[in-house]
Amino acid sequence: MPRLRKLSRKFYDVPSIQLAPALLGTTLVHRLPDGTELRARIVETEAYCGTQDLASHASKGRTARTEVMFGQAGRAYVYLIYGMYQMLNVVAGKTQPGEAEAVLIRAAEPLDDWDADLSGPGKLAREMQITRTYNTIDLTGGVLFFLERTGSPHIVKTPRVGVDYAKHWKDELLRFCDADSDAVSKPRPPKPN
DNA sequence: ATGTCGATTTAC
DNA sequence: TAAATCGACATC
Repeated sequence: MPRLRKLSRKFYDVPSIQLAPALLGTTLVHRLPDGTELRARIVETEAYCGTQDLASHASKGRTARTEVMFGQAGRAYVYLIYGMYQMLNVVAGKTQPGEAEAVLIRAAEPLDDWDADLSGPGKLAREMQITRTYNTIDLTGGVLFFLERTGSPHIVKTPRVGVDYAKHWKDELLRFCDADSDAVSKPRPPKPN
């Protein structure tokens, strides 16, 4: 097995609609303080497309919370939702100055004989021990990072989950899933025959 | 200062 | 179908 390379700044510095599918099949690595690693293969992501996207927090403008999304690509945006779950996002590149794009990491398959249910963004962050303290962390560093894709995932697109409030944006096909994975969250896209 | 609501999950 | 649980944001 060739050693996998860590995803670079350049990889992240593209629009979210491009980054989201590109992250499928990559490996998310969390190196814990004691040196052990939690690793998982990404199987589901969602693109959040800037200040015009009513489903994105960035549509509220530049605030203390959303500030990181307006900044450098390749950093993490981690926030608390429903008072109990953390969401891990990757800050993407910008289509134009003053924009703010990000990709929500929604599901993954545990690697290295690690037994965990990572089929949903809240569960993924919880099981991988990713919390708000990692907000703004640089994903090109040595604590939380992605490794280049292995294999060729069969990518299918669906509307995003839990954004019915986002007017017409709720119907955009901005959720990307590995059709062959059983770890994709509900609602699961129809599996090809 | 107070009220609303959420990029979810789980239980009834 | 609804509760859990709390911070961000809007409004008063």
